[in-house]
Amino acid sequence: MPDGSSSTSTPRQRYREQVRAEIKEAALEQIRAGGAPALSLNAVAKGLGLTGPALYKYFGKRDDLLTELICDGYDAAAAAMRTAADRAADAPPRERLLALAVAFRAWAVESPHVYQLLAGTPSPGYHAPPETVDRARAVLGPLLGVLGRGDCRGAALELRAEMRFWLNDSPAVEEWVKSWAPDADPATALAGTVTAWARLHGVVSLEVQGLYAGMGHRAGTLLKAEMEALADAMGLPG
Amino acid sequence: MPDGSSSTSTPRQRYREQVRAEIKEAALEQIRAGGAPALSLNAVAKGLGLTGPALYKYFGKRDDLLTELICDGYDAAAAAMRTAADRAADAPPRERLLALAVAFRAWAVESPHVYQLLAGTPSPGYHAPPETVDRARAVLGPLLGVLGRGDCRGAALELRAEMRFWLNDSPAVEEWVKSWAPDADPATALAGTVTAWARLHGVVSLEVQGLYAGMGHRAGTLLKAEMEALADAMGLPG
DNA sequence: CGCTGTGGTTAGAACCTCTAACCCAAGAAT
DNA sequence: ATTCTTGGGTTAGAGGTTCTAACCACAGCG
Repeated sequence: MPDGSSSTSTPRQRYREQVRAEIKEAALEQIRAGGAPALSLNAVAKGLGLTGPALYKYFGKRDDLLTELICDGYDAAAAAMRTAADRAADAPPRERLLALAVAFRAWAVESPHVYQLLAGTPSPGYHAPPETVDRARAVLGPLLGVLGRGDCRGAALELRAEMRFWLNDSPAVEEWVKSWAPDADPATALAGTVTAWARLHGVVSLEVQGLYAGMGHRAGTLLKAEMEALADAMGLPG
Repeated sequence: MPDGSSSTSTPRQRYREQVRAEIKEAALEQIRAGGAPALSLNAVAKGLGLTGPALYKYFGKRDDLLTELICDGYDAAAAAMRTAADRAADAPPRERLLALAVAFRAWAVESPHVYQLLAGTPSPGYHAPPETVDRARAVLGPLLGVLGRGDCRGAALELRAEMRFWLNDSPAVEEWVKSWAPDADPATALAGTVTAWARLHGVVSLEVQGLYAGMGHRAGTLLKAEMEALADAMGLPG
């Protein structure tokens, strides 16, 4: 009976993959405890029973390790959003939006430092590699399907107009929207999703930074109010 | 004719204050260039023509310097908000809200790294000293006066109810609200301000982190739409 | 069975923050 | 005016970081 690892690999490769996973696990633990700047390769190595420079056989630089953790984080967030969307697939759009927002926040507060790793201040000279944008889109994707059911009014019309320009300029974006909201106006879905994204990030990032300390933890209430207001403004049924 | 410095100080004190100001100026320059983690006391000292440990005669630790820069940043933001509020004092509330939002964003994008210093991921083991919360409140203060003119509906009612608890628990908060919105329902003003704060931070923090890259810089449009939506939801006249 | 390559080591360079000890001169006190 | 004190600035150094270079030893391959 072969184990979970890919069977068509040499023992060396399997060992390498396992050690890489252990390193990432230990690094995540450090980040969970003290945030991204507290991630020390030396300490990670020591925790695994080896010395500092050994890690450089597995990751080119410290930033490469961070990049992989960021990608994993995006994947985890996307998975959380996806399961929330599936679970509420039959609910009316308004409830689906709330379910997605709750899932987003739950994932973020579960490990705040990881959220800040993705959506917080970027590292010193760190430049997000291009593969992260696709993963970020996967996180927001489920929102497209929900908010495509609404429509824009008032000042949101101007936003929607700019979204049309963006859609025309970037085929990748258009395809992304189409794949998540096949039979909706892409610009409307996009305008609603960008708005929801900004609101989610606003509420959640303030929460994970502890800025709500002493207010009684009202983050859930604020988030709900924000999403209800968005649903109202876009006329989401439910 | 005496210079601008306080005349009742010894030459030593005046010199000390001047050097402290120069250090902070140079440190700000470094942060503007590379963000908070790029702030190196050694480099700052070298830039001023002295050696590293000399700075420890002026600031206890690196974090102390950061704290002072953060306080200065809050003061600058509060000043920007205040002048915007004064300039639009006679306009209807809706326009005042927009003016405040524009001022907030303008100050943030002017030096993004400073904004991230205040509202971004906190430093490694950095704990915000209590004096920063007062300064943060000064930034948001002008919003209270504007949003106190509205009222809450729908899901915002629940938020307002929690604000009442918070007001009852914390006299400092109540006094803060009263001082900026004397003849308004405090809970309403507070609920609106917290909502506006989260939306401002959501839009602006995504912008200063460069997450909007390639969308055509629509941050201004999104911000306007968010504030108009808030004004609509709270029934702000204008 | 031997060769190669990979994982691991130590050594070290170049940074960083921060402390300790010392020096010297400007200002204060007498 | 001279002495004393104090505070700015220095060098030295401890302990930390990332990351490179050189080397060793063994696992797994042909």
